Amino acid sequence: MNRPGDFSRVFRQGKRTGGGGLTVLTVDNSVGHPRLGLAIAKKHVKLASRRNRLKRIIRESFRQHQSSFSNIDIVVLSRPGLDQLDSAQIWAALERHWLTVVAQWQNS
RNA sequence: UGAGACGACCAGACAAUCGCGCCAGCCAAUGGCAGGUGAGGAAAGUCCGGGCUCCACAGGGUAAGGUGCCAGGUAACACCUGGGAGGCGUGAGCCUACGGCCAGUGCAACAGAGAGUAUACCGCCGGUUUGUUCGCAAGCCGGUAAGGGUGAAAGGGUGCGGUAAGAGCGCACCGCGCUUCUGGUAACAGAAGCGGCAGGGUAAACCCCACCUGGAGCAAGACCAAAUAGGGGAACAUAAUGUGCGACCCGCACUGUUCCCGGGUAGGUUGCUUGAGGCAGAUGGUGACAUCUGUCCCAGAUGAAUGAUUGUCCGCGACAGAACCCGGCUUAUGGUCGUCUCAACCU
Repeated sequence: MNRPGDFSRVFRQGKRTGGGGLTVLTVDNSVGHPRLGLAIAKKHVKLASRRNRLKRIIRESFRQHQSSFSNIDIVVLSRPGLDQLDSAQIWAALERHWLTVVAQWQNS
């Protein structure tokens, strides 16, 4: 996603799941495929290189799972304490979030 | 071997698979295939300097800010190079905001007798009076800046002469100041002569002197342009309706339709990477650097591209992510190599 309007729609209407230093918001969309948005706050991850790496990991993880999602917009938010986690922990946290998200949108 | 000084360089390597940004190519028609390329030495802090863009601009002055030994380099600099002076270090080397308190103003707690026209507390010395155990003691009048003491700092230092005791009072050397000469582009250095010891410190205190500087920044600026108030112009209709000016007509303004112009929000395009460019060689220069020749094209995103998985190896990988572009400075940080210094030991 690259429009401010898309983001504010997700923030207003999204379903929320949290944990592992991340919060994931989801809402259905009309573009015909899942979309990803990232909001990694400088306040939570101070170094620019670490923020970039974090975003790459989230994108890669999303790429590997995108076939299992229905047509939804996903926004991944950073939470305080994210800076202390290593990449393996972040991978694991993302796996858990994706499972939750897939389950939510299958039920509805 | 240990402890240092200086300079240069590197920033895990190779391979496979799946992905991402940009560039162009082929098949061919919105898909597929193959290829090239893709973060740093600090990309960081945003502290200086310049390019570029827009705005302003006759010239001069003032204000404000900056720079501050000399010469050179450079597009420019607060940077770099070479040199001078001062300081630190045994040394290799390193550091320096290194113009002017005889233009003016200000500042300095406490201590101390006295702190800027120096000063007499204890001392030292002379004279005199009194006392006297005849050694001297006390009082008074003077001389003195050697010694003590206070202080961050006491108005040149050392030695000799001199004297009642002393004193640049005199002399020698050192320091300081002035003049001349010599060397050097210069900063400055050296020598000779003269003066006769003063005008204490502080200018990243105000200030003075010399020199430099217009302002804002790529969210600069340029172009395209939905939507929406509203603006300007032209044509048509005044056959008909309404409002205002007016007693009424003409007329004018509003109103109606069409077209054009301008404006510019959301959004998009551009600026955007060929450049004070890299590499190699030659020449000039102590050097910073410059010139010439050859050769190469090396990120350009815009919610922002470099990741994941696996294998092999090693010393098991620090600090850290471009956002208009360059030159510096500063800070963070893992390692490798070379030259040099000092100490101890061995030959």
